[in-house]
Amino acid sequence: MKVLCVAEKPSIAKSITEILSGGHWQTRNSQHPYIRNYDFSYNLPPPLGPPRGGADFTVTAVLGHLTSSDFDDDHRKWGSCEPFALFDAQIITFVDSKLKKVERNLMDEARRADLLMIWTDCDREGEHIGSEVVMACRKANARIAVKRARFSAIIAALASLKLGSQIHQACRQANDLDMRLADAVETRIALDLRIGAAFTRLTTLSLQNRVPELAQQVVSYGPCQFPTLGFVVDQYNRVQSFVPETFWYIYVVIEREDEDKPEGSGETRTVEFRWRRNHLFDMDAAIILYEQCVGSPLASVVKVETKPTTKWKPLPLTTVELQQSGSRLLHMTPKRVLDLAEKLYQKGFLSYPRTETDQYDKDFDFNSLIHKQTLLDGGFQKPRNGRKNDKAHPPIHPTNSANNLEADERRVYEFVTRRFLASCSNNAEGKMTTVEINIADEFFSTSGLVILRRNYLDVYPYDKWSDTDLPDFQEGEQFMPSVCELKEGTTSRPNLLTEADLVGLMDKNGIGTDATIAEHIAKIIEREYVTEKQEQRIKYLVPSTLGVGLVEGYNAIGFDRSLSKPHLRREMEHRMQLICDGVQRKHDVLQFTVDQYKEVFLKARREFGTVIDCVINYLHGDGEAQEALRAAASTRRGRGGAARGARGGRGGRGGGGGGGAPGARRGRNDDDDDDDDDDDGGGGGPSRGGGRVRGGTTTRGRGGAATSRGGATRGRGGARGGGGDEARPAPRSRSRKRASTDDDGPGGAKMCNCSDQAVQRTVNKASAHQGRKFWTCPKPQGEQCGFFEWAEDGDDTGGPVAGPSRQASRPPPVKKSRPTPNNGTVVRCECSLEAVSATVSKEGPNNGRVFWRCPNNPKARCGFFQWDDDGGGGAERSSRGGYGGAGSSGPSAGGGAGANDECYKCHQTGHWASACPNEGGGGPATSRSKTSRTTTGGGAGAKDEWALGE
DNA sequence: GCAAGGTC
Repeated sequence: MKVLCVAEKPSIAKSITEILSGGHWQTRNSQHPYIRNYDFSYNLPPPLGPPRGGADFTVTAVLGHLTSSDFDDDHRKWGSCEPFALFDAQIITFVDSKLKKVERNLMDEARRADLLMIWTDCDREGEHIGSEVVMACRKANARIAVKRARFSAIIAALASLKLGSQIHQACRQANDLDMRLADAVETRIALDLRIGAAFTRLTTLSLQNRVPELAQQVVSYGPCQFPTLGFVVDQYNRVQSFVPETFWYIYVVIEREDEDKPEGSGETRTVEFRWRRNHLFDMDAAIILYEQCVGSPLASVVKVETKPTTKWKPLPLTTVELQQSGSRLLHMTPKRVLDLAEKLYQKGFLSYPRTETDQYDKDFDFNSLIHKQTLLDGGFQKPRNGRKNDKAHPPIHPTNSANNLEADERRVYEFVTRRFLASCSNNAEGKMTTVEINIADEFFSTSGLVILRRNYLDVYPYDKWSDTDLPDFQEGEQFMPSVCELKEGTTSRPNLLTEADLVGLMDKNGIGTDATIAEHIAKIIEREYVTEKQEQRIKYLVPSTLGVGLVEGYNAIGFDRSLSKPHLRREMEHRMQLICDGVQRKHDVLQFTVDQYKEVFLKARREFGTVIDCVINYLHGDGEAQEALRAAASTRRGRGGAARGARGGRGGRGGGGGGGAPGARRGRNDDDDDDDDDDDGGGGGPSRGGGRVRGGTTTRGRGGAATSRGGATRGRGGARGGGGDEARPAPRSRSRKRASTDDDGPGGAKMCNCSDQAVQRTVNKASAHQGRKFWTCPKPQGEQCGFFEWAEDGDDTGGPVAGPSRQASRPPPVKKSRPTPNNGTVVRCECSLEAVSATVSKEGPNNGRVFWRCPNNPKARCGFFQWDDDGGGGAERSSRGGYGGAGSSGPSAGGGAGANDECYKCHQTGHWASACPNEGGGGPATSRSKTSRTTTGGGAGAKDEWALGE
């Protein structure tokens, strides 16, 4: 009996051979340079094998998908048909010329075989590849029997012997291909082709006709690339529309004699305390509380608590995490990280780098791998289990020790290896001491950390965890603070997305797969929808004027579900799952989804003028419509060339959008970055004594706390003068790390909190502070220490700046509300600010979970915290309108089925084509009808039916 | 000249 085994890729074919053959096999070359055929004999017992079990095995492989799809000759050329015809055009499936030799090899081998055993990866695409293999083999041998081996966690080369039993078992218990999975993939392939090609041709041809500078450009639409672009534009808009808010907080510092120094040496240590209220946006209230503190400044220690604390070791490594952490820690693009990992895999140093799995098989052979590394001596601890398992590959780990690697390869290898060893180590342990004090019934706290056992941190230097010393405090103890100041700060502008952020968003929203996410990002950059902007060592993604114009243009058409949001893709994904689960049939889903997109397409085509106008406006910078749409942009300023063009397009500020000249889209964004942070004055964080009420600081030293309360009053009244400055604590009362006006860098240079030389910038933004100069940390956004101080020697002559006049210009206070995620309300933190979402990057049980927090800089942040998955929804919430609601989007708001919407099949109104009663056969079971939609007024009712799996 | 998904 002859058995032909076919794997998805050559490396797996080799591993299977090594295990099944027990190490004795022979190799033949195929006609394809990458494919080899392995022969050996194997004992395959009945029922699959012959009565006596002996079978001749040949193991070979394909190279991923064997076939390609494209339209037939009548539709393949762009000019050959209306783009709309692509929804119904015939699709032909063929073996690409590059893979003909792979197919020929399969046919040659199948001709001589009795049984074909499919060993493709155990996922949906693998099942489809399996079906392609079956088709090819049956061309040569129509009567060949087919079985499907199901296996998990094979490791390339050096497969551990313990895993061998799984492979033997998979072989002997091979069952049948699951055609439902293959059908789902076939459906996805057809839909992606039809939708992508139709919209790309529509968009490209229309824009080429009307916009001279796009005459040569392909303006593609893809169900993954557009939502990817949407994330970048969304964040850009959030950054642009951000309005900083001023807040006030009480800042308390005490000095203690340093216990580590000889007694009486006079050397002291400084401890800062954080206000339990964090900060207040109501200056009057802050002043009242502050005056109470200053009036009765004696501090009492109310609690001293020490608890053990753990810093969790990282989870096993998945592809998405490799790309995120790798790009963040190694400063490479996600694509480069993955490409290098792929290279290392091919050289045999790393395991297969495309995996969703973050848990190791229980039989995984750690020891032999750890022994190959010299970094760890003993102390093995089984890795934590994550929540994901693709049943095809183990987490990414080193498979062999590596030398002589090229520099970047080496860094990726080292990261993966350290991550592996860290995941096999113990968590780090420490003890955290929290001290709480009370001053005039206001509470303040500080904490210190003592690391007891570093454990995994020793092998994983990417995680930082350091001791923070705290002097001894006793409950009941009383003391006079050295500093008690009322300080001013402002909320900080969010950052643009980094590639790592974007990878995370795409993963969370199901856009692309672990292997393709990086390609989609590269695609929107290649298409010039997005440019990269380097700030120090961090690369941010900035949408181009073209990118913003496309997204805003399509949004302005007002689809039920926006093309630039992840909903449509998620719906499609859900329907693929229904096929896999046997709930729906391939044909029905295909027809239904095609009909759904046909409607979107017709609406887009009918109203494409909106997109064209919008793109032109952004490209040329004369967008009145955008100005109207984005009134909130009045406080915005440009960020780099591309962005500047966009700003111009929206009316921008007085200058008239000079950056928005034609071609600005291509403009580099590195030409005016010198002042990039100029209006981030607020973004820098709490002002270091720069508050206009700073006069209210206590004098230093014991007992002197209350001497200058008048300063606060002065500040409040708007007067600001020398008195306040005099009352400021003397320089030496601050720790060396703090900067102050009279601090103390080399040569009198101003130093920020990271002991770097501070840089001076100017507030650009139209605000009470426009034109003022300030000092800030020189680091890029996101890495700044929060140091901020007004430059005193500018044109600032004092006067009523931060007092009531400023108060009066503040927007009315926002009513505080608990977030109500499910109804689309913006999530607000305790400071009534729009909360921002973030992902837990710290290793621990919640790693990867998304949460909402106060947008302020760390020092000023309120304690607001909420898990994203507690309330359902997700990124949608952060975009105010939610994703895709027609009502929130633009001019044609008021329900997707507007009066001029008719069924394109029968041209009657009152239903969608997908439920056309004149055509026979409705949609699949879950389909909505246009009738229900229009009669319910559109929007909500229909949308609910589509709120899938959320 | 279009998509997204495999893999080399």
